[in-house]
Amino acid sequence: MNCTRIGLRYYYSTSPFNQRTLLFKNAPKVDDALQVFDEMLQRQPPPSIFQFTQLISVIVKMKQYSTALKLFKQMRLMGVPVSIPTMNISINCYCRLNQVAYGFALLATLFKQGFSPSLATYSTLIHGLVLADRVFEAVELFKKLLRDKLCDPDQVMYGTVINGLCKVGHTSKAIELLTFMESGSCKPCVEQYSVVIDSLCKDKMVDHALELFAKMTGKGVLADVITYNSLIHGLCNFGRETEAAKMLRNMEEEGVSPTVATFNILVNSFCKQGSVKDAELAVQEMVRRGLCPNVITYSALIDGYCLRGEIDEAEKVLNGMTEKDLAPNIITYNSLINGYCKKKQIDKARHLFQEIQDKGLIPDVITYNSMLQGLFESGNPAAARELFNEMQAKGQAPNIYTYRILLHGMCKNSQCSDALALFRSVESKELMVVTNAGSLTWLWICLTNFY
DNA sequence: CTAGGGTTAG
Repeated sequence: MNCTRIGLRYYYSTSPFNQRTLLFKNAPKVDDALQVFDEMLQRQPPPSIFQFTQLISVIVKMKQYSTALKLFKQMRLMGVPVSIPTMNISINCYCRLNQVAYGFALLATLFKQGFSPSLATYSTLIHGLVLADRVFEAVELFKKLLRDKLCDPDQVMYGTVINGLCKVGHTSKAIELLTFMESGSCKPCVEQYSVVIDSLCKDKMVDHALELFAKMTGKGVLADVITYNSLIHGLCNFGRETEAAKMLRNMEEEGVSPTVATFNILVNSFCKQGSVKDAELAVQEMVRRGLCPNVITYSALIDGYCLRGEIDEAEKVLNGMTEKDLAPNIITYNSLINGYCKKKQIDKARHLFQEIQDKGLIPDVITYNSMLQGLFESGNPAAARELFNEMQAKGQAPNIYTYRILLHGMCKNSQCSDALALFRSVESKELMVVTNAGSLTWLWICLTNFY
């Protein structure tokens, strides 16, 4: 696919230009959409704001939020008028870029220009606060909107708040809000139920999730693939594979087809059980059904092989995905790096660690944790401590596992006084506030065992 | 199918 073809399709197609043209038909790249944008800017008379918005929403769906914002800026400079939808998309972009403050700044601009925010504007901002882990403020904003009667919340807005509550572990509060919806005129639909069902599964309350699922379907709300995915995931996670299989059959009987995500849940579950062969069969089945394995599929397989110590097989999968033009990401590589470290192949781990950075990937705290453990276990505490400094210099905050690895490594290498000093510094950083009592106890046990 | 919400990997 090249840009010209999209451009031509845009100019000469008799059917109206739409998202699917750009998004799905020819799987074009962002550059193609940008080319269309440039052509649109040069057209006389200029296309409507509607058409610009359509195109930019394609770019947003490709998760190119900064690009989308740049295009809006360019449009403004070219004198294309703004509208509530364009403002909403911009606010959403800022929120996705973790800059919810800019989102609120845009809300102020919007008021100044005499626009009235829509429900979508407010829902986007509430979601932005949730994305920024500011759920308390999200709930406060929602309450303020209700209190001041600034809007009449719809299912999406309720759902956004319910999701926020679930995200911070307040599933029971989320259930209260869901029940409130049931009692009112804005009845919950499958999205709101699914959020809570998923949260219950993650809270290890799979039976409660199943009960809510039964209640939902009892009210005539049909489960969709995401509802089923959450339940299958929950059942698999707690060793209830037979029920998961039953759920899978049930969903197909209901006419809901499994997606890549559904199969990925199965692939991952097989891998965690150590039966990568079954995982491979699941991948074959998804391909047979015309579904295309994605980065998550291959990463799960790689991790599965690494867990079994079959690094060669993991490397084969990595090569296979690269051949299919799928770019491995940091999660993919973390499995391999961890696999090398666990097999005491620290040189291979270090090499890969360097290689991915040369490719422009940013190691995260999990990468560093694997490397640190590998370095200690290969008898190189000095390199480990150097890497610990490096990770902080590069802005990767150590977590409780990092400290656990360091304390353990130092103690084992007769550096107990250093370990104690490190522990004191952890204490002074008040890391315990963000950890839990269990981890803190572990630190003490680790120290007292070796001191 | 011009704007906002829910599922999958380390």
